[in-house]
Amino acid sequence: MSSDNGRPGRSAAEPPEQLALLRETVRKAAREPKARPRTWRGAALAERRPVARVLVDKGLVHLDRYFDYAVPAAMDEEAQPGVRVRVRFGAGEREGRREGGGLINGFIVERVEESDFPGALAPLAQVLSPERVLPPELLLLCRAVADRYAGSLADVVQLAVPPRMARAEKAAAVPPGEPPAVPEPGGWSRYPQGPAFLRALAEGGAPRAVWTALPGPRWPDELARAMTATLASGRGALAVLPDGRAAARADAALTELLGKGRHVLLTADAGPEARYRRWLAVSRGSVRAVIGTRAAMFAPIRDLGLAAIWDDGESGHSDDRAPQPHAREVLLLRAAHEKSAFLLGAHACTVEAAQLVESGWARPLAADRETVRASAPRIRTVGDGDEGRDPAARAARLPTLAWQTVREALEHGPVLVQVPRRGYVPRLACERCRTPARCVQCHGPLEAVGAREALRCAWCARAEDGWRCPECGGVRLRAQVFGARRTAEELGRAFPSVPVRTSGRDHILDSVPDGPALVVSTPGAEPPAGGPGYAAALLLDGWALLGRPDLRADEEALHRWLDAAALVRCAGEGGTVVVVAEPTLRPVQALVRWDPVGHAMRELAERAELGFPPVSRMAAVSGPSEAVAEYLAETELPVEAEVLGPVPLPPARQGAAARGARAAAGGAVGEQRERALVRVPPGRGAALAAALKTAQSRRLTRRAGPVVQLRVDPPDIG
DNA sequence: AGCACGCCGACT
DNA sequence: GTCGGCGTGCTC
Repeated sequence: MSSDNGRPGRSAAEPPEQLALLRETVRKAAREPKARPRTWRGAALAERRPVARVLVDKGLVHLDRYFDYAVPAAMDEEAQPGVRVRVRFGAGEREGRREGGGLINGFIVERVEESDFPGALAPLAQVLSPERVLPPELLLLCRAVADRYAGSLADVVQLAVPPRMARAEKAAAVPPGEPPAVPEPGGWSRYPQGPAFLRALAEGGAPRAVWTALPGPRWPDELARAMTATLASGRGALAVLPDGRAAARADAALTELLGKGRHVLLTADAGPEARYRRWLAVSRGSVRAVIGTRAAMFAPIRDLGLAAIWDDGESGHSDDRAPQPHAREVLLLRAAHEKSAFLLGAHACTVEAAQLVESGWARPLAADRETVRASAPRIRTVGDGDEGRDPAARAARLPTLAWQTVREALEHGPVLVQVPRRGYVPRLACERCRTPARCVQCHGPLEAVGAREALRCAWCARAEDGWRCPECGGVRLRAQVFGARRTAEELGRAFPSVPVRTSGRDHILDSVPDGPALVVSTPGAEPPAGGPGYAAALLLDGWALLGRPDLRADEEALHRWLDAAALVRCAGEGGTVVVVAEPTLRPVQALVRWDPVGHAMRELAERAELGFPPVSRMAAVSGPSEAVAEYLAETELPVEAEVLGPVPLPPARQGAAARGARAAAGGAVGEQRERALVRVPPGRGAALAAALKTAQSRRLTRRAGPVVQLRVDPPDIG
């Protein structure tokens, strides 16, 4: 039969009945030779459902669909939906014989009776393992995540299914144990709605809550209790934490409640084989509870009862591989699909969390004001210009109040000193009054070029010579935020009898003992203190956190401060926090009142007014200038969509991912790259993602010029 | 991305 | 006549 090349013409002029006839002919012709292919190279095919629908493991957006393969009889039994297979892909066909075409991996998603493909089907080359690692529910979740992020299914599946480690598959599957008993509320009784929330979980309900955790070290235990209550209902539970340390804490708390062997910890530092073994235990239904970092968000827990996330404002929750899904968004999708409960807990509150409450999707789970006040440390602010008068304080670059607080607190326990990470330095500021230095022409931030103090506007590139502070007339600029080590040295000199320890990117301390010590840490690396917690915390260089030209600067500063302050003992036990930042600023006031939710709600209202995410949804399109322009011209965006820019991307903002993409696309190194933002109103996010993906797919198919990078929910919108 | 097919210019 | 240029489109 030579009818295979007779594809239906897509002429709108053809009368409908003729078109229908044509279609029918094609379908019939197509069906006959291939629908139930008897043999392939003489091998018998499976009796029933001889067609395997396969997701090929290639991330290319334009291949984002399934391909049908014939199932040889010998593979019939193992070739079940969800298994990994190898197939020949990309080969041409000559006189019925396949040639060339590499073997690539894929997953069977479905077994069917017939194929729509108007051609002969190639047979599956091999079933790699009978393990059904991509079951239907997981596939559906991956599909939803790919759609949400304008990414390809294969990319998401790669995040969701760990690579195969043959040895790990040898262990036998064991049935799960009996559900545990319903736990006592423990620390949840400090929240008016806490016990009821646990009860709902234990009774098989699906409550959804945004939990503002009280300061102090009890949150891992509370998280573990929520999971245990869910397990008691006979369902599974999942908790995703921003890093290995936090996951280890939650893991310890759950082990305390459940004993060993009833849950698994899925983190990167277990190593690939152990990780796959644990993942398999979950996939096989032997284990019903999972604690882990972001990759665990896809853990194929059977009958999920609770999807929980801790501290969604931490950057660790965004995956850095395409399409960069955020754990909070994935768990939201999961909770909706799998009709499970949802718990988002943190000391701080992101605007996204506030939106969940505001929209009524989730209920707030917070303690009342008195309880908050009784659990929080005392917060004191000190303006940044207020340099210490004592020589000792000056030596440590500390305001007097800060210095005194440290000195007194050191008599009762350890003191935490939070310093911003190097590289967090936003822009130059007046040395005297800390007013940010701006371009007189366009008000862009000034930056230093080269070692010799030459100044330039980061926006319009105008050179600035002879800068003078518009507020105080100062002529000297300050840029350097002192890093953890330098601060530690200076504090060591100011408090010679006290041990100084540092915790930061490369050397993160797990915890510190209860006893006088200075602990200098960068945000996110603060070790909890033993006993009742730190006697005091010093939050330095607030201006650096707040001055960042980022939509989230305020939210993030408050987040950093609350996380550190939550490690300090309560005011009743003398716990004090000194924040060095302008006291009238909103995040500073929110810290003083310990009101993260109020801050996030106000921020949310503002975003709504300005049409910023998460109230609207945004996506970034970046790439070489012409590519971005062409792409935008070709894309049929939803009518409500609004395109901002494109604007040139400064080299510093281009990032490793873009550099990699550029290398792959063969782009020149010095090439000007641009970025446009596309914004749609609430409810049109799916339409935007679909439009972006369709256009990307078309472009790649046609191979029309250099590729653009798409990023839904870009993290750094200034 | 590969890789095959296809339709126009210099060659044994 | 035929080999082969790489433009165009598909991969079950």
